[in-house]
Amino acid sequence: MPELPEVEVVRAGLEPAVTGATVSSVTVFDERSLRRHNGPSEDFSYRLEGAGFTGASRRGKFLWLPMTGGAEALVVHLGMSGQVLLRDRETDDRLTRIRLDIHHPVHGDLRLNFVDQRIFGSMSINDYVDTVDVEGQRVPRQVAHIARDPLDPYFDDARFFGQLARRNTGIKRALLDQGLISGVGNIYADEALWAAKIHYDQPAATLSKARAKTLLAEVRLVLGKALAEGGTSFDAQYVNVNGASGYFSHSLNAYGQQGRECPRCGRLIVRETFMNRGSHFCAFCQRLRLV
DNA sequence: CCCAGACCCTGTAGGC
DNA sequence: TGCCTACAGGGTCTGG
Repeated sequence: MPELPEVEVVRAGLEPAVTGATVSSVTVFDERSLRRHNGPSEDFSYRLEGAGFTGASRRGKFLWLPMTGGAEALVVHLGMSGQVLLRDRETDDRLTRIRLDIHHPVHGDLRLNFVDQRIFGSMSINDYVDTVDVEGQRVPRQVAHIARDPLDPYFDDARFFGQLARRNTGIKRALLDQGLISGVGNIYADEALWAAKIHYDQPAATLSKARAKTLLAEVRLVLGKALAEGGTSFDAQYVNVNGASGYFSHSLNAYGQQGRECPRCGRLIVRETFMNRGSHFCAFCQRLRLV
């Protein structure tokens, strides 16, 4: 998916519609979208129907709607192709895997369609655990192993640098490790590495503290900028809750730009396969540095 | 523990 | 037109 900016756009779009709303009915069209729910689909529906939502929260690429009573939340992960579309009660969407009809005291009858082509995403009902680093803060159990994202005020920069210094793996692999830093995916990893002039396979531990700081700053910059532009969409697959696309694809410097000129030096951006994905970079600006 | 790779899925685009 | 391949923004599990 959807990386941090796109998930945040969805969260922000859902918040006013779900806060204070109650669930009228649940329809599960494809049980595979409940892979991460601990129990059968009947259990999922039973827990939701009649329950209310009290808000919309996020950590990294995980999204959840806290439920009334405070003991459970509806956890949503969009995977590679998931969407949550906010509709009226008459609207259906192709590839809807789960449908939630809800009622909001102000906005009336609404429908949430969880659409997911590849079914890497999921919905589930989850209980909470305390966070290990901030007293009084809880997250759904399923999210507990996910690190804070770099826009989270409690993100610990020093701890992140310390962990990088102990990793021998390539820096991009580390950036994509959601247990280290969350919310960064393939697009924004490539963009931040391009901006910081770092090769994707540079061993994390060989980065100087200064370059690591630059990289984290660029990660924050690119995530923030994408968020301001409503996220990145190349097609109708990545949209906000109203089905509209973001504009950040116009601002990409490296991702998907193979064969085009590097905006900094004019040489061609190349694409290499890495981790079953593409890595896009400028081989001149972003060179492996031997230590 | 760390690390690399395989795997989970479907739909679409492009080459032949 | 149809067939085939490559490709897609993620997470998790396993074996070394």
